[in-house]
Amino acid sequence: MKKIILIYGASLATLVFLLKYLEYQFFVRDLSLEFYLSVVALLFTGLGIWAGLRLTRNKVVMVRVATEFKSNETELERLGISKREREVLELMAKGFSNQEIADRLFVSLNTIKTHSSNLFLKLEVSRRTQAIQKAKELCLIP
Amino acid sequence: MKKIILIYGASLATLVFLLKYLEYQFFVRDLSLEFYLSVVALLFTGLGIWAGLRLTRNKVVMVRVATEFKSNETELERLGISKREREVLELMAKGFSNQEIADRLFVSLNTIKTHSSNLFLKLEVSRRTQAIQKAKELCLIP
DNA sequence: TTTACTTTCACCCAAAAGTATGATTTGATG
DNA sequence: CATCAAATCATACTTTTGGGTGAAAGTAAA
Repeated sequence: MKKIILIYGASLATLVFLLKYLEYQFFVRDLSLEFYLSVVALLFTGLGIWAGLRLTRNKVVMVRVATEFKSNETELERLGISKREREVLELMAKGFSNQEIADRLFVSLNTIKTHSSNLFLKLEVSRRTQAIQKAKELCLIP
Repeated sequence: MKKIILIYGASLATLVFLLKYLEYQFFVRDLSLEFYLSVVALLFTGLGIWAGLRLTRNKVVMVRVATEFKSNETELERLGISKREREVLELMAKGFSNQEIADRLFVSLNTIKTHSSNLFLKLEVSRRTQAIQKAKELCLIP
């Protein structure tokens, strides 16, 4: 920051000196005010852009990339997991109880139990926490 | 891009017009060349910075953050979660049952139940699946 | 020492989860 | 049409989990 300010000061000083020099040394009096202004405007626009980039160059923006989830169809098929079972799995992973899942899918609690039991068999696990883990590893769910 | 160029043109024209207007209307002839240049330099530096930022604003650099897990001590302390509770939480997240956790930590099943109950209270959840989720969100566990 | 916190454990009860088996319906496929 | 897989539900039973209460032992701080 200090460096940038110094550079700016130096630039301005040099420029003014240069113009004065030209003016007095070579009697270049026919250069209009507009010309001077244009030159200065251009130069300092360039400097401004440079400074702007300089100031923000190292700003690495931390973005939680949505990692646009690509469901692993292959694995789902290989394990023989049906659409409905996958739905149940997803709600399970969101922390819902079997009853809540049943309510959301408009089916009975027993149905969800059946689905989850089948899921555990196919995933070769015995608890829902393990099922969630394994499913995430295999990219079956986000 | 076109818009930016237009804005630049308009700015320069307006400025020149303004200066001319001042100069001729109020005979403010004692304003030095240096003053004009300074004003112009400042203005166009600002414009330059603005343009520079404008041009690079949407450039989001994609960085695969190594996510080398940094346990969130602050949050652990804020929630009042003890060392032992965190251990239980971690094993829970690995899919172990309370009994398995008890065996691993060489304590009784009841102890684990107490720990997990306290955990649920502190994490404001009611099921272990939710606890795992929340703990991962808060970076309490990997 | 008193206080507060952690860790440990017990008991009881209720709710949730998981297992096993069997049955019905439906849609797709050969 | 017969068959098969998927989806649904039930009943019964066991295990796991969660909630509430209480309490003992150890540690660290006030």
